Amino acid sequence: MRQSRGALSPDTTSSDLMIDIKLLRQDPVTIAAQLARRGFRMDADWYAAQEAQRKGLQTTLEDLRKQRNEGSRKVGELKVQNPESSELGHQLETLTLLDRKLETAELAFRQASATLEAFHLTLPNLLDPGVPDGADESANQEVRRGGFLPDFGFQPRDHVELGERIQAMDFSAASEMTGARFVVLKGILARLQRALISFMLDLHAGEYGYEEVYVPHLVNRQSLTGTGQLPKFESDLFRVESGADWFLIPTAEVPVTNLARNRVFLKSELPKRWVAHTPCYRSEAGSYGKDLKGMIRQHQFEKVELVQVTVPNDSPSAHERLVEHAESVLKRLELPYRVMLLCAGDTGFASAKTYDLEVWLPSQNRYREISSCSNFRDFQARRLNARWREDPKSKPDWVHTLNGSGLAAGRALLALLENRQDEGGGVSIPPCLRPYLGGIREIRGGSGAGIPGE
RNA sequence: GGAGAGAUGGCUGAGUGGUCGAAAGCGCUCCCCUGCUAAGGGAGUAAGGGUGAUUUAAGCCCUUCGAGGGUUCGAAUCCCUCUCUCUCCGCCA
Repeated sequence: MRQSRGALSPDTTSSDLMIDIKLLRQDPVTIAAQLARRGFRMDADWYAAQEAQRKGLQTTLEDLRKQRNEGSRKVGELKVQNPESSELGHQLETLTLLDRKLETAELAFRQASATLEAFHLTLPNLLDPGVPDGADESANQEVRRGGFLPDFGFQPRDHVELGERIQAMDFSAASEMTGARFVVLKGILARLQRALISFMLDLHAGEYGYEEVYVPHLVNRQSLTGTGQLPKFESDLFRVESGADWFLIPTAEVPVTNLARNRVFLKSELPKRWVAHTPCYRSEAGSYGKDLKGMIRQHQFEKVELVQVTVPNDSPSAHERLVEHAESVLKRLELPYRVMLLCAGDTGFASAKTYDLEVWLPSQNRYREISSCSNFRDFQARRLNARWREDPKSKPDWVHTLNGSGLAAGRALLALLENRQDEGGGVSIPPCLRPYLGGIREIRGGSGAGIPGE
């Protein structure tokens, strides 16, 4: 059995939840144990009691409604037979009384349902069995590495210094016109970022079969609830004051995955693969003091995002391939990186399993996240009411959704600068980007522009 | 921003207070006939939830006609609010 969607009916408590409601009702203890792996504490006893109460109220309510329906039908019949009969009068009195009871029952049921529904929305996804235990990022597992760490014969500069030396990266201008955590890129770096974006889009669309999509950068509450950013993480988002209840997207995942909302895909249409470039806006609330310097953590950054919709059986392999697609960008950019399997405690709210791609940053002497590739299984699909069916006759079931950055352009830019710099502050351009930059092979240090390739 | 029209099942489209979960057509499924890439006849065909049954039953019940609220014993049908779509005007990259 499937849940009804969204706010369609107040009589189902299953709307917008993430994990399988049947499973949860049937065996809250097991679910609680599973969620405990990611540090989420769920009171199974409390839940069972709430659910039992809700169910009782539902039964009562439905019974009263049945009585009401039958009574009303009888009124209709009596009216046709004899509008003056005393039986009709009695019947109406009885029903008025019944209506009062119904009102009470309805209220009680609604409250019980609302409590549970609000609770459901805060439950994170169940983890894939392959996700290792662990409380935080220190327990993440390295899967593999790629590329070679740069071996500088000099003291490498960080991207801020590199960018400012060539007058192509201006943080103070940005902070004056807006505030902290913004940047102005100029000249060759503005163009380099655009080149990165174009390269990534062309790669994914051209070689890996993704359909490029252009999507709204403002989305409504429902969309964000569908992908899991709401209701729990509203403080991470920018909400606009005017117009409807809109938010700036924190990632293209939101609008792109919502392409599947309320849809029933035929099996033959799947998998869906979409790629989109959008700016991303994040309030970064709670990150005060972290990564203050430079382009690592900004309120606005550019990202190319990959999204897939698959039939359930295909999602694990699709996930592996998705990681490879994102990874291939790093390979072609000739950047050193590693692939990490996130542990239970570090895996995101909506995800069942996540691989992070981390790029080497010489200025920090460590790897930093540049892509996060997740399999959400049916978690988002439930919230989005996104389904598929074998053929037009068969019963629809939830799709699986996946996404991953492919890649974050801002971080790719700074990784290029830092890893490919020379002693004079110049930066070599990897071959894959040269066609997008008029063929230049390097950015010359200390000047404002790149030099033509020889 | 102003004016108007609309939102019903997979689609088209009826339906202005009770027997409407909803006519009809299309599509689809099954069967029959025919017998050849045609036509005809019949039946079935919304979704979700609950209950039920000793393995996924039938039956029964509840809910759903854009969303939310109201009137009523009873609402697809009346009233209010909102959202969206379409047309016209204005403005605009």
